[in-house]
Amino acid sequence: MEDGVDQHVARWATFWKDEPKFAPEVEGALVRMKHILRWIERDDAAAFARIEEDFTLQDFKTLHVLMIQPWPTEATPAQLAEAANVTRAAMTSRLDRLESAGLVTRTIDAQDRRRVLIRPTAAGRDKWNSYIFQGMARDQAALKALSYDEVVQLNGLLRKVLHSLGE
Amino acid sequence: MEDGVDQHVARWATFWKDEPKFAPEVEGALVRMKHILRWIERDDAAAFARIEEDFTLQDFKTLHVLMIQPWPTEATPAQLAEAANVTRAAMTSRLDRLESAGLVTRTIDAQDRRRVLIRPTAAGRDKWNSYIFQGMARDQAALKALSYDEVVQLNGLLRKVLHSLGE
DNA sequence: AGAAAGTAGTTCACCGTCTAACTATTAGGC
DNA sequence: GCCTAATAGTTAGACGGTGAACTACTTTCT
Repeated sequence: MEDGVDQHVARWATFWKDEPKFAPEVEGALVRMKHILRWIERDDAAAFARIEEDFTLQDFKTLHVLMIQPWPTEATPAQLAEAANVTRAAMTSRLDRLESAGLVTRTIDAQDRRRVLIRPTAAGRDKWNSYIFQGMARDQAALKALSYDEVVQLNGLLRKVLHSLGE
Repeated sequence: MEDGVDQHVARWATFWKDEPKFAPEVEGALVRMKHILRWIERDDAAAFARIEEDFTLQDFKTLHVLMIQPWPTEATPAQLAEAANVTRAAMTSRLDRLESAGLVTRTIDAQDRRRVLIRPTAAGRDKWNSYIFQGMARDQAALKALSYDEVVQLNGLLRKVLHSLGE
């Protein structure tokens, strides 16, 4: 079974047949990961585009990184920014949106009055619950080509990689 | 070997122990792919941040999607936009930059005068060549935890997934 | 205890991307 | 052969993100 990635990697291979710095399998794996995640991202975007409400995919992602925090479900803007891979400045405006929509609260930490603790409201939890399973269904659809054992195997390899990167 | 992803997935698992829609291994695999690609992205950004010249990571990526086109190395803005995962509008301004830097040329297609063909100049090819191997070295560093056989195995699984998504 | 350095969050100006027109060209239907 | 519909690229205005100040608070050093 060959795909478009194999084809362009094969082109490079003929071009650099004597180049030791070129590792076709590595390039292939990374390009494929990008394509898979892009596919899911587009699927998610399309799903949210169909929603009438004033609740965007970005809002969901912001809420999501909060909801996956360890119990008790709370976090500082800086932690959420790191988890969502945006700057703290960007997180400030994202949280403004969620707070004014009544989905999260901002509370000054009594122990350290510089810090702000973000917590989901009941409405925020409900909102997240009403979308999370759709998202998981899309994720599973993306990997439907693999058997359970294969997904476990894939996870084993990825875990190894991530571990070496120091998380 | 366990990582942070395992931990948050384990939290969910206790929360949804009776929820058939929740597939921990699928979530884990996708989250790990995101983390790996994010790590590389940051590494790349850090490498380009050290460069004095007026040549950005974004410029390199744009040039890259052109250079990996099949021979003859040429493409329309729309094809490049798709490959770079941005809109055609964004590609227009990216190409403006590259064109005025003398790295690519714009030529109207004689067969279909609506189309514009983008081609790298000699300077563009050189520029790409002077960065591509550094990028490949970073890619290999990212997967250094895996043996060659393991990377091949990883590729096999990803290829299967991508194939089912219809590329 | 007081000064200096460090940290958390926010604000601001700039830049890149997006959506939605708009222009130019080509393809299709009668 | 026209007139409509479709397509390629660009342009214009709005939006979200970034990096760099800035404010408030805390820790460290002497």
